[in-house]
This record gives sequence, C-alpha cells and structure tokens, in this order.
Amino acid sequence: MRSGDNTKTAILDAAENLFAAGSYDSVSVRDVAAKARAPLGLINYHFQSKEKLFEAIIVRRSEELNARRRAAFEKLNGTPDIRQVIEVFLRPYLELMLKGGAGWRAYGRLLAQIGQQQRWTRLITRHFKETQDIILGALEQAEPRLSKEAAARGYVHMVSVMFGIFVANDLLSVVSRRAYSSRDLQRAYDFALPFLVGAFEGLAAINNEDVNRKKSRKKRLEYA
Amino acid sequence: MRSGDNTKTAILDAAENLFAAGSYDSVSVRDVAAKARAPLGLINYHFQSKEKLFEAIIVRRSEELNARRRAAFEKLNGTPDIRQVIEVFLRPYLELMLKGGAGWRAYGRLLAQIGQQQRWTRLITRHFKETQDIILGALEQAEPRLSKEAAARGYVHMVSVMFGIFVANDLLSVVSRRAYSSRDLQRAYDFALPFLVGAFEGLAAINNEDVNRKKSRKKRLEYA
DNA sequence: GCTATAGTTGAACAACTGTACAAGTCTGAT
DNA sequence: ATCAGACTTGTACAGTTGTTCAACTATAGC
Repeated sequence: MRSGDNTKTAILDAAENLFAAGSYDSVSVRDVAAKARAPLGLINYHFQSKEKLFEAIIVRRSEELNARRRAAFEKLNGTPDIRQVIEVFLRPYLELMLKGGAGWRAYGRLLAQIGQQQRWTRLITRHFKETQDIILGALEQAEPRLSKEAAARGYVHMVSVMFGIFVANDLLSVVSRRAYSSRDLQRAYDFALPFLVGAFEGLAAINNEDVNRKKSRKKRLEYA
Repeated sequence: MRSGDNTKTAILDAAENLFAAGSYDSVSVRDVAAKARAPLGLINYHFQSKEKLFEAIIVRRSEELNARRRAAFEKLNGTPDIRQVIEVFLRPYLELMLKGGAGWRAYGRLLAQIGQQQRWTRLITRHFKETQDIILGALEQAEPRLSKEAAARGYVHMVSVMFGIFVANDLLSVVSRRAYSSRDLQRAYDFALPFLVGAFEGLAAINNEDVNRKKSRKKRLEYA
C-alpha cells in the first residue's frame, strides 16, 4: 500500500501528462487511474471530482513559477528596459521546462494547451494574477510611450506567442518542412526575444491620436 | 421535410457554433442534432462520422478565406513591404469576421480555438498551405535580412497572435479589468499591426552569427 | 490489544457516447 | 401509377463516462 501523499502525487503526475497530451474532455478519469496504477475510486477520494483534479494540477506548480518570476523581477536594479521585462516573463517558464524535469515540461505544455481556451481563463488568470501585475507594471515603467491599452494588448499578444512556443503542436516543424522544430526551446527563445522586443517597440511608436480617430481607421481597412 | 442541402447546412451551422464555443470532445453529436433540430441519425447519414463532420466545417469556408488572401496578395504591385504582407494575412480573416455574418464569426473563433491543438494541426495546415506559402515567400521577399528560419518562426508567432486575437477567451478583458475587450476586432487589428511590424523588424535585425553560436546562447540564459 | 482515522479496493450506478439500421417519407423521372 | 433514389426518422446497441459506496486494510496513538 502506498502512503497517501505518494499516490496523490502519482495521480497528479499521470493526469498532468495525459491532459497535456490531449484535452480535458479527451482524457477520462479511468485513463488517469490506469496511468497512475491506482484504482478508479481513489481519484474521487483524493480529489473530489475530475474538475478539481484538474485545478489541483494547475495549482501545484503555479506558485513556484510565480515565485521564480518574482525573483527574476526583483533582481533587476534601476528602471528595466523592455527586453528585461520580456525576459522576466519568458525565462523562468523556459528554464523550468528545460531543467525542471519531465513533470515541469508536461506542466508547461499543459498551460500552453489550455491557456487559449475559454473554459479555463478564470482559473489561469486567478493563479497568474501576480505575474500579470508585475509584467504590466514593469512594461509601462520601461517604456513610457506605451499607453495602458497598448501595454495590455501587448501583454496578451506576448502570452499568445509564449503559448505558441510551448504548445505541443509543433506548427513550426510543419511550416519549415521539418527543418526546425519547436522542441529546441533554447533556440525558440533566442528568436522570440527579438521578435517581442521589436513588437513592443512597434507598439510604443504608435501615434495614439491616430488609433483613436475612428473614421480614418475604417478607411485604412478598405482595400486600396 | 427539408431538402437535403438545407439540413446539411443547418447541421454544419449548428456544429460550427457548438465546436467554436466548446471543444471537439465537449460537444456530442446529439448536441449538434438538437441545435440543428434534426434527428440524430441524419448526422451520420450526411457526414459519415463526427470527425468527418468536423473536417467538413473547416473545409466549407477555408477555400473562400484562401481565395481572399490570394486576391489581397495579388493586388500588391511591386515588392511588398513587411506591413503589407502582414495585412494580406490578417485583413481577409478580420473582414470576414466583421462583415461575413454570424457564421463567419463562429468559424473564425473555431479556427482560433483549434489552431493551437495538436490534434488538428495536420488538418489546418493541409487547408491553409497555400496561405502559408504565399506569406512565407512574401516575407522573405519583403525583408531580405530575414533568414529562412527567422521567417518561419516569425510566421508561427504571427499565427499565435492572430489566434490570440480571435479566440473567444477574452484574456484582454480580464487583464485590463474590463477596460478593453477583444470583441472590438477593428481596434485589435490596429494594435496588432504595429505589434507585428515591429516584431518582424526585430527579427530582421538579428545578427545570425550571434544566434548560431551555441555557447554564448547558453551563457545568455543564466541570470546575471 | 484496541480503536479511531486515513487510505484503498472493486463493483455498481445511471447517464451519456458514437454509430448502425430497418422502416418510413418524399421527389422526380418514366 | 410506378418505381428508383435520396432523404428522414426513431430505436437499438455496445461501449464509455463521472461519481458513489460498502467493505476492506493499514497505521498511529493510547
């Protein structure tokens, strides 16, 4: 008989892996039980329901990820620049996936997988609110030309790009006819960084009056 | 009794809506039948299986989206610049969602929803290969400093950003404490454009030697 | 040893899943 | 009027779903 905490962890690990590979609905509680080599009933004993099991997976590692981002942010001295802010956001996630073992890699892919889905938006934002506040604040500090709106929209785009890197679909491999793979996270990071730095510079250079004149916007949308 | 094509369309419309709101596995064939006010058996009569129904949804509208992107690309004369290439990619999608009625809006959200999922990567790329080739070619033409790799990675990031805009999760609304909403697609476009233009400029400015020296890459990843 | 508590096990439940199919209905051509 | 073919309908099937539960085992405190 395994002690309680051990089986609980085994179930979490198994579920983490399966949910990361498929989707919430494509994985059954029985799949999890089988992978964890635990009888079916144990899952609803330790976690009360499938949904709460899923939440427990997110909660388990989010605190450490947040802590690492906080630490990375506090190591900056003086006013940060845009590149540093982006690094604070991306690096801890990347490093955990690279050095944190298979568990963290599965968790990273899971986050990316569900990050775009409406159903889990509340759950995700609840647990990453701290990160969000740090990054948004730092962005506005680093680049005063960024309006609140531009910073918010830029942050959302950055989240999309990050999830796009870490998600398991490997669109890059298809697009490049197998020349490159998203599996090389290190290299993905090296390209994502200048991409995002340039992106925020592009946002900062917006003439806000321009964006707010609705009629000219309509006009620009027509084909010439 | 409805004529065959009418019910077929009704089923497609219903399924399109439901799949866009949930996920493939969270929607049952019976849900689709109920929404389409059609008896259960009809769905497997007109489409052979749930999976083929799903594919039929993608196929139905992808041709027109591709055609519009092709037309937008052919309207460019002379060597395009980066901004124009991005517009060729984003605008037709946006315009169909804005002016194409509720059906196109559901389809747009559906594409965004499944675009990041491993399971449908093959399906999506099969039907959007033409777009991919046009954009990738045009990117390299517009900005000779872009390496093949940088163009491919940039394209993938751009896809992530686009899906992030059109997906229904409305992270922007949460992030901005309801100040802005992703429902205003027009405005989202106005910010996404400079974001992406800047991003590709950032990619173009990469010193390729720098990226390819692996040791220095490792070093840069450590915290200072 | 005894007992309370936590953990474990396998079976059972009702509801739901995708698919198959026989029987029915409609339409247009002959 | 008949008949072929497409379309519709309701039902049935076998398998899966999340959850419950009574019986069982282990463990720690006294």
